[in-house]
Amino acid sequence: MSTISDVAERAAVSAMTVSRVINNSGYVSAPTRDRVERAIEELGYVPNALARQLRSKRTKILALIVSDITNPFFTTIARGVEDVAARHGFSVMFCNTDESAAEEAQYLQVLIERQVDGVLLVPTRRGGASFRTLRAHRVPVVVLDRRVNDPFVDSVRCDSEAGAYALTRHLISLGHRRIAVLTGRRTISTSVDRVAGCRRALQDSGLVLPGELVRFGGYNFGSLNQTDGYEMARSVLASASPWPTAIFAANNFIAFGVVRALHEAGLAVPGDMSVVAFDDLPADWAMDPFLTVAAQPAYEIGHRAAELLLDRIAGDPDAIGNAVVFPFELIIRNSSSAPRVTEAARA
Amino acid sequence: MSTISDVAERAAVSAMTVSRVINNSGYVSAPTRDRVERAIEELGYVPNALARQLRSKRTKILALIVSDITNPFFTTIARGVEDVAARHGFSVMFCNTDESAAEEAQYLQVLIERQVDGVLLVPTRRGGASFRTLRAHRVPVVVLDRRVNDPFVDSVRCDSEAGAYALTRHLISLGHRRIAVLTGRRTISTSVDRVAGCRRALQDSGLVLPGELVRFGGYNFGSLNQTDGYEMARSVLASASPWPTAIFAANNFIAFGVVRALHEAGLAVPGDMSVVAFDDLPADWAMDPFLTVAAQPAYEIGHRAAELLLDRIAGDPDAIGNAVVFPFELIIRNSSSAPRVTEAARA
DNA sequence: TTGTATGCGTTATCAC
DNA sequence: GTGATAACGCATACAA
Repeated sequence: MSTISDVAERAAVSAMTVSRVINNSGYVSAPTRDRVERAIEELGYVPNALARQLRSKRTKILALIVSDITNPFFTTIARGVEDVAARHGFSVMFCNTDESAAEEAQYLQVLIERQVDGVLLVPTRRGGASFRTLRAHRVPVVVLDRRVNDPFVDSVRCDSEAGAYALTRHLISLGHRRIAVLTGRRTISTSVDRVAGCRRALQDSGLVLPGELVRFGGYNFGSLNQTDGYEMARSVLASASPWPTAIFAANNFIAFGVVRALHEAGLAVPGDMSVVAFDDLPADWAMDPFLTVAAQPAYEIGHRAAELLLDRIAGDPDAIGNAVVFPFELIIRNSSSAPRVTEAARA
Repeated sequence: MSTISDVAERAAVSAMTVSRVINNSGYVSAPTRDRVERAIEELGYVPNALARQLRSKRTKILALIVSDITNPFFTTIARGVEDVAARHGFSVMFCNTDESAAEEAQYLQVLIERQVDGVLLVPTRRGGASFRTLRAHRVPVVVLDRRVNDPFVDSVRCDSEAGAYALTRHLISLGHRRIAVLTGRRTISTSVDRVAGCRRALQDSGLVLPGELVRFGGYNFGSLNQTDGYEMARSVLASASPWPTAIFAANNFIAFGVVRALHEAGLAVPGDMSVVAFDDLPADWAMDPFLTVAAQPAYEIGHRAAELLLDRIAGDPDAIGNAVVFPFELIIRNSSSAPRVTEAARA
């Protein structure tokens, strides 16, 4: 309501001096500073960030664009981002695309208009328009969670392929030979990489991943309608012959659905069917049995990505991209065990 | 990068005319409009929202402040808010307090500096400082999820007391007489109201809620460390005598912990112990057994609150507060059944 | 140590 | 229909 001029008038100084007090910049004598601070207090003056931003050409706003704001994986990332941002005086705008490229483009447009200083993006596409747009407007970007084609873009993610490989090795070491793999959309690198990891692990043991045991989720991977895992598991039970002895779920939501479908079918986990999954999040801990997982350091991913973005904002906009790949953590719990020896397996 | 003047120059018109084209305000001849649009296209011009906001004194930004951004209840609310906001050209800043009044105050300060047009708040306190601050700066606010003392504040929430009452009635009708109630912090209205609802239901049936069967969660209700439900359930099993035959969990996270603690203790749900809970969210659906709940319309709460806030922004800032109380939905599933008749119960 | 002039990019107002 | 001017609130550059 009151402006810097009001404060200046009341303290009998110039607006510039008030600005110096507020920003702790330049020299201000102690008595003057006192008078100004008193005036600020009395008027309840709050600086107008808009004017400041217009002048300084920096908004101290970061945007975080994810594909599903209701997924704890992404909100945990958000916490990591938030903590780093706050420490540097930045605010975060949190946006949700639902895996829609149109939504993503729409958000970018708004964010560029709003002059955000940088963008953290879980991209719906592997390359192209979004990055061109951002570069055209000189908005630094860090890609989260997924691989992209652009070598100039910074990125922070977890090693999906290696995580899937390790989980699958674990199953194989327990004696599993037929493993179903339920994953997300084909357009998303994590979906594809996790299948690739499973396949490589099987091949390294002289096994194969037959097409009938692989399912790519539909549009709803990571979206509100989290029934894909359930549907895919039912689909496998309905059509695969013989049944697999274990199921690999490519993320937490899929795992939820799988466990639910197995319960419904009267199959015990891990007695009748082992289950392993990516992600390890609070909600998972309510599951019975407690899942064997490849855990991703979500908080750290957000944390590191925000640091990278702030560095980029402060530093060279044209430097080569920095690709950070975090290790997963293999956590073996109660959802995986040796397969029951069936007629089919003996054959 | 390029400004309205650049566009004006290229189109050989004044900046004002460009402004008219952008905003569809005032009269512009078709040929002029064409030239301007071409220039905009050629330059890749994007209007600077900051300048616009400074001039118009409206940012078209809403803030949504919740106590735990990782809780799907709140992110589902966020979706409701987001959808309404986007439809009206507003952006949303999503903030997380972790139930800390200091964080809340800190955010409000920043948001006021950033001139947000309105605030949606899940308050950490029942009244006081936050509302005074917002009113002093004429920032409209709508309170979410919780009751507050201030009659001038708009609010949107679900009927916690009635929901708890209904769930407890359900348990009583099944034959339960001893019911443990595990809830959140005492300072939060939903925690208290849910206990009150349970107590009233018991009293209406001539029963009591003994102190030894009530647990108030610690600081971490709705925070990252979601072990409170687990700890509280273990505490009840360790000290209550005789055991309750049912447990009421005041939110989804508490329910997770309860089910886990019961599994660990080798107790079957609902065979040995019935469980009912507030909230019904995607992650819950992975639970076994599928929970009996009082479901809150989280999306609708966010949706309605955002509408209310936009109305308030457009309308009378001093009108009396509007308190919207949504009904819960009682969903009876598999986690509740008649209690096993024990020695204690027969006594 | 403090003040003045100027401009950030846009739009309201009034004039033509 | 279109344009000139001023102003939003602040900070940069320079002067005193």
